[in-house]
Amino acid sequence: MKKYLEILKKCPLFYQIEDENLLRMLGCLDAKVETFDKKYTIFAEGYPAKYIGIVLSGSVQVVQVDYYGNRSILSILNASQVFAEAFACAEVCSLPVSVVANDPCEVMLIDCSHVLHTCSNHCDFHQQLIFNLMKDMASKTIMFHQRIEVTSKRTTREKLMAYLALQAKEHDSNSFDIPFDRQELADYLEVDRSGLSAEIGKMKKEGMIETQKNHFRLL
Amino acid sequence: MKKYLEILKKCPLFYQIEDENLLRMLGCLDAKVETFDKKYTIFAEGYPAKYIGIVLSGSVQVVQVDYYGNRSILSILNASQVFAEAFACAEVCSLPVSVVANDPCEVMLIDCSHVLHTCSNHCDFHQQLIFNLMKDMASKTIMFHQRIEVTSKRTTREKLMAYLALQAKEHDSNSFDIPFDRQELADYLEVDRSGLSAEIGKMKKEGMIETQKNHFRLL
DNA sequence: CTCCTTTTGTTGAAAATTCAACAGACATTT
DNA sequence: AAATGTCTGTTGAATTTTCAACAAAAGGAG
Repeated sequence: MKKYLEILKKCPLFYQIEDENLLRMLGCLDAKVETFDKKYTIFAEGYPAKYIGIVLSGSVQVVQVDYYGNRSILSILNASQVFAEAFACAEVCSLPVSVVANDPCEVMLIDCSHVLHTCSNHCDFHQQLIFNLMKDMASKTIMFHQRIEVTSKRTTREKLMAYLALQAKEHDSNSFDIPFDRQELADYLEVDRSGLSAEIGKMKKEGMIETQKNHFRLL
Repeated sequence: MKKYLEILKKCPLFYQIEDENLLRMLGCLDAKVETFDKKYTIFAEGYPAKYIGIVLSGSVQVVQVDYYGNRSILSILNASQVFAEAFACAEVCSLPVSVVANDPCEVMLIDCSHVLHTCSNHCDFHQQLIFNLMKDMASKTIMFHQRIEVTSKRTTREKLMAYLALQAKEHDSNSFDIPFDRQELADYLEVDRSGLSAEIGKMKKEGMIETQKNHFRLL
């Protein structure tokens, strides 16, 4: 586990837990590391949620696919970020989302029953872990609200602008890469891909933005 | 506080906390009770999040209003349910939502700094509170996913059907009341009100549903 | 009961999205 | 270098939503 220490130290779950305690805790939690190819489904919709995931390298997508096959992308998570924590903590018997490898990636899996049910009174680190989990879910909720702010707009152009404005704010720059190709961006914004392409074209002509591939610049 | 005990015992924040401990804790947390008229804005978008709210009587709406005045309703919360917990816990300096009284209502407000920063190592109930807060946020995240499942549909009819199907499941019956009038339902589903009315009319004619005011029946 | 306000249903026209199909650009593999 | 597959932009037609305006219905206050 030592090779992942630098990544794990940045993980919000382990905030304010010392290195040696962190390593001991991982043993106590029976943490496992697994490797996945790009596009591999790490957790599948409909299955029970048992594990909390932590991205160690690469990135993952959290997606919802409905009855007709329409995909919604809910989030992209990079190294040291956590996924499926809410479902694991709520102990749901059917995941409402899938988690898919966005690149070849390594993931740490922690059986959530160890987090919720074991030794919760004995171990000090454990209390800190619960606290960190709560903080993490709070910030995830805020991420959700940002996404809703974007997707609640009624037109493709408004959604795109809301998204780009948010990205610009996060990158603290008018020039940035987005983590999506066109189809993925459409599935994040919940619009039609071809309509999105057309809209991007129009906005370029109107001098609102410049793009090349994943790179966007607001003007 | 005693008069609210029965409501508070059902509140997920106080799960597995004994009555006398609960009352003592409320003192320790400096909990206050306030009363609001219908439509009063309890928390306003843009202000710092300081308090966790608990509905004691009546109900509240959590809403997002964008630059152009378009309203999105995110959730309706009834007695013993919690609101603004995620923003309080994340200590955001600008609330991304407003909370509005849906009826005349009583609300308990708890300064979240008391929850997060004080006596977290001394008091046993406090550890339970943090744990409950984590559980509560996990279940809120699941509610969010349900809403996304509804609003990610592309047509008014699909959104409405997805919503009604979910309600039927929750009520365990094909016949139920919804907590919205038509405008509010439109703002929850993120569609146009007049289009929604028209769609409901069509679905009645096609024999898919029956309605009278807030009451719906799936056929 | 009557007046007044709010809510709901209806309509038609304008605007936007979706859908399917295709062609060019690009990257990768053989 | 050729072949293959994926991604992107473009188009036009069909569908759907939005918008504004109005009328009918329901509810509340006096």
